[in-house]
Amino acid sequence: MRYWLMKTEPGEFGIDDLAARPGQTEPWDGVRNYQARNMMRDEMKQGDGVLFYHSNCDVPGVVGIAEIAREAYPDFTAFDPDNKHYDPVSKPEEPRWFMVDVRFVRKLRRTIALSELRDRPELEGLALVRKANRLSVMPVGLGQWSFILSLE
DNA sequence: GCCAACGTTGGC
DNA sequence: GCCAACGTTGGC
Repeated sequence: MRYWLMKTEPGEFGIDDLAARPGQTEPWDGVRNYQARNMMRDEMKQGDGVLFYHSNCDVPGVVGIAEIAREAYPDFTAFDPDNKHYDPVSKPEEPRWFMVDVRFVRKLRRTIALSELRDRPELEGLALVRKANRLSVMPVGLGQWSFILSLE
């Protein structure tokens, strides 16, 4: 079992939206970055743990826990011209983009803010705290996972 | 294959 | 709203 951190903008889709979904699962669509795609497609396994992270908001930080509910399959939003993540290069017979489904596990009692995670020796090497990091999906070590949740 | 221009991300 | 960092695009 592995661990991940996935970013989302709460104005678009936040932890409360996930918790409110029927079955509390959601396709993680719209990833259009090759590094992130490769991790989703090649490495994420059902049951893996996910730190649910809110970006581009008042207090960016980890707000909840989810798990991988379904392993990678083609991101169908790339095929839809009306979708804002439409990519004409991605064809159903040869999909370029993939997504996984995530399932809600629980909300944290409080937001563990990015500002609290910076400059922690325990998190050295975590992509999230590297300067100007833009990866929306990243691996988290078990030690990092446990440390972050210990701050709750 | 280089690299300038451009668009996006995301913290502040 | 600003802007730095980074990825992508496209002309050459």
